[in-house]
Amino acid sequence: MPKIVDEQTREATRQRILRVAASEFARLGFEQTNINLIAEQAGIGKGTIYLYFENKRTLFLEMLRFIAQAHLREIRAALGAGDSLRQRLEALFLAFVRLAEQESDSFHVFMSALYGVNRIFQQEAAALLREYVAAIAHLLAESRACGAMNVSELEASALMVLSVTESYVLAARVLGYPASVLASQAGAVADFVLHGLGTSDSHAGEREQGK
Amino acid sequence: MPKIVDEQTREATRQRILRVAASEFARLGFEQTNINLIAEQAGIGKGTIYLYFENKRTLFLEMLRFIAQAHLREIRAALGAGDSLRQRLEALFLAFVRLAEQESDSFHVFMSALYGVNRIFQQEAAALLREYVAAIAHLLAESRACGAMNVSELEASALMVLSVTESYVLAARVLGYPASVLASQAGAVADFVLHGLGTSDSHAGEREQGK
Amino acid sequence: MPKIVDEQTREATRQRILRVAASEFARLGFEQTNINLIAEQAGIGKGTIYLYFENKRTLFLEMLRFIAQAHLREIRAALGAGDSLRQRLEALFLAFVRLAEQESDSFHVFMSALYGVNRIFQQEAAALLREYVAAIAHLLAESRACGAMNVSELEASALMVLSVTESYVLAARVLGYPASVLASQAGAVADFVLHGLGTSDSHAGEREQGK
Amino acid sequence: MPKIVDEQTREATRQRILRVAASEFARLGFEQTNINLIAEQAGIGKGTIYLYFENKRTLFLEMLRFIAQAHLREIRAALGAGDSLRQRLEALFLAFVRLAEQESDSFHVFMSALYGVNRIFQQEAAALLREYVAAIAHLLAESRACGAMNVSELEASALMVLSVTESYVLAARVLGYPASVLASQAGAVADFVLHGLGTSDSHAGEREQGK
DNA sequence: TATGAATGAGATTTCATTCAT
DNA sequence: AATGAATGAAATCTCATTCAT
Repeated sequence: MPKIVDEQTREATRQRILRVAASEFARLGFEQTNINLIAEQAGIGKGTIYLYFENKRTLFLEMLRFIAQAHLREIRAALGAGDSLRQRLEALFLAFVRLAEQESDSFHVFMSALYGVNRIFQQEAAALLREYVAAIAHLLAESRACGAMNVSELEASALMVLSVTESYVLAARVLGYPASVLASQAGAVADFVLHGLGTSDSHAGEREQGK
Repeated sequence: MPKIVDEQTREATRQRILRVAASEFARLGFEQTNINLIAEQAGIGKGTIYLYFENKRTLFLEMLRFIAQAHLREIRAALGAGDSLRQRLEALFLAFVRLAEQESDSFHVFMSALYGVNRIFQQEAAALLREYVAAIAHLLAESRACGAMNVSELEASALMVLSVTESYVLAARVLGYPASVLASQAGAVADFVLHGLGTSDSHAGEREQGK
Repeated sequence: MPKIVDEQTREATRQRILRVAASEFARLGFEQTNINLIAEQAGIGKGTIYLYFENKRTLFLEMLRFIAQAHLREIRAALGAGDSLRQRLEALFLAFVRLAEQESDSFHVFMSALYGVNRIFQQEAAALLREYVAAIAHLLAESRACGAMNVSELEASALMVLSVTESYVLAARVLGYPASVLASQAGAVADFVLHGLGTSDSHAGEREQGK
Repeated sequence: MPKIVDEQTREATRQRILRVAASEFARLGFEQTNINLIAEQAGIGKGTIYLYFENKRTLFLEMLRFIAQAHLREIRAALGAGDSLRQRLEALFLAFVRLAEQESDSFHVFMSALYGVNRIFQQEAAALLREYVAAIAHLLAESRACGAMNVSELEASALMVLSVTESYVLAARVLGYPASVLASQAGAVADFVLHGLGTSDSHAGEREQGK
């Protein structure tokens, strides 16, 4: 079936474009990024890119979704990793540290979209943020300590957790903290969150660390 | 005899340009913002803007400092406002809510600079961030509960506090939380922080609120 | 399949741009010449010109080389034309008269580059001047009368010959001499040079003219 | 009489502007020269320059006349210096060498005007050229050897002399000849001219040099 | 007379997008 | 489907000149 081969080639080209685009958009920002250069680096013709993406804006948007899916996969893996809430919070924090370190391009793009000026981009980024929050809220809901919360309290708590993990990591990096130092703070951040949430689990967590 | 130009007139023009620039840069981003339009809206000629600012980049940078000073003043006022640590944390949170609501332009510009791609802008924004952190660290240091912390623990704690206040507010706004809802969460956030920091002050704080 | 563009079409466009550029640069000088107008007159889009030439400066430089080659071809043809030294000097002079008359654009451009302020242009023009001098020096060296000269004397002589031909023609034209009058002076100039060089050929030359 | 003092001050300012202008126009060309910078260097206000010269073009023109007068004074002095025709031709050549060396700014400006694209400037420069030619023609007419020439022959001869002196010097300098080498060629050039003109004076000239 | 702040026309160059092949 | 030559809109910044003081 030649159709499938073609389809595979097509998808491979699409992914190649998206990966190059992510790197370029992260490096230069939306405006300064040159579509023609993306085509060149992806090994295709200038015009070909328009057979895959309607225009520059659409390319950016789809690239945003592309990296968002990858991030979300990591976050979910981290949240499902350990046994205790504390372990999962640590894993979440460390996932952000790793992403900020190794996928800083993607992070740049994401933050630029989230707090940048283009409303379309912002909405897309906000959708991803919502999924983050939902995943964390789900985690908290499972934990017996938060059982009494109503939905909006739960969401607010999840957002606080996200702030003290993701935003903390990003801000720390902008301020020049090396990844190694950040990684060593995972326990402290987890404790901060657990105490902040007022869960009994927190003390167990501290005991686990031998404090 | 040279034309004696009022120093006040000059400063007034400068401020007018900065204010228009802040609004335009926030609305359109650095690249899309048109210098000519800024001049027009400021009621001056196209070339006149270059008598006040060397070029577009410099204008952006000075505008960034301009709004940074204004923000910092508010933050410092909030941090010096109440009696207890809890009151001050609430005031800090509410200050961010107010800024995000009423000066959302400035916030946009600041976040774009902080997480955008222009290193010069990023450094400038990071410098402001550092001042935020320093101000909060100073507050924590004053509080007896944190007396035992060393400097780097203090800074990390301050950064956590900033994350759960500023970033929380920004993320919440992107997710569509109205300012009124945010404002009502001031107490909860303050508690989260106090518990997280593990201060005895926290219980006093809760009592003050009659819980 | 890529668009197969005729190499001939490309070269034709290139030449069309160069010809229009020569005329415009000659008419208005480097600074006052408008790239947009060149594109328009060449029947292409504004941006297209940059597919052929990197920038305005490069266009000027290549245009300079373009006309330089054409001039040099004519000069060499003139110097290889007649039998006697005298005939060749006359042919040289007449070639300059013709060039100054029919290709005054090119001459303007060349002189502006030679005595203008742009060092890059000056160097390029000087390189052409050097080729002129070399061609004349070669002619003199072949003539038995100059056999005794050393290299630097030969070059100095060649430069004198060039001065009394090219510069004479240019100065005369600036002073308003019509081409016809100039043409009638070819013999006198040739004699001036021959006598000046002190060649025995000179008298033969005069005899040929029946003096 | 305060009027005279004012008049002197005014003239001094005028000359200062002209001198600065000559240097700037020579260095940068007409278009690239910045009037405001000239004012600054002349120690006056931007607007003041317009009290002395109508506009940039007029300033250039008057500057051209200013340096032309200076050159012409030197040329005339050279032509009236020695006893024999040969000595005067040598003096003329050496005057050009000195001017090209020490007043290369002025020469640049003059040549740019003469062969540049601005007709107004060209006419002014041509007028000076005409005065050069007239001065040389006068010299030749005085010499008994040229007594038989008619006016147009005389002018053509003068133009040839000018070409082999002035243009020779300029071309030589563009080609990189140092002034010292040029100066040493004065005798050879004078001989070239004398032989070229076919004057009996030439042999006397050579004898004078002890050849 | 002298000043210099203010003005705005003007031109090069970039790059997303089109479309003939 | 793929290509890349061609297009032209758009924007920063300079600087000659004006004019209020």
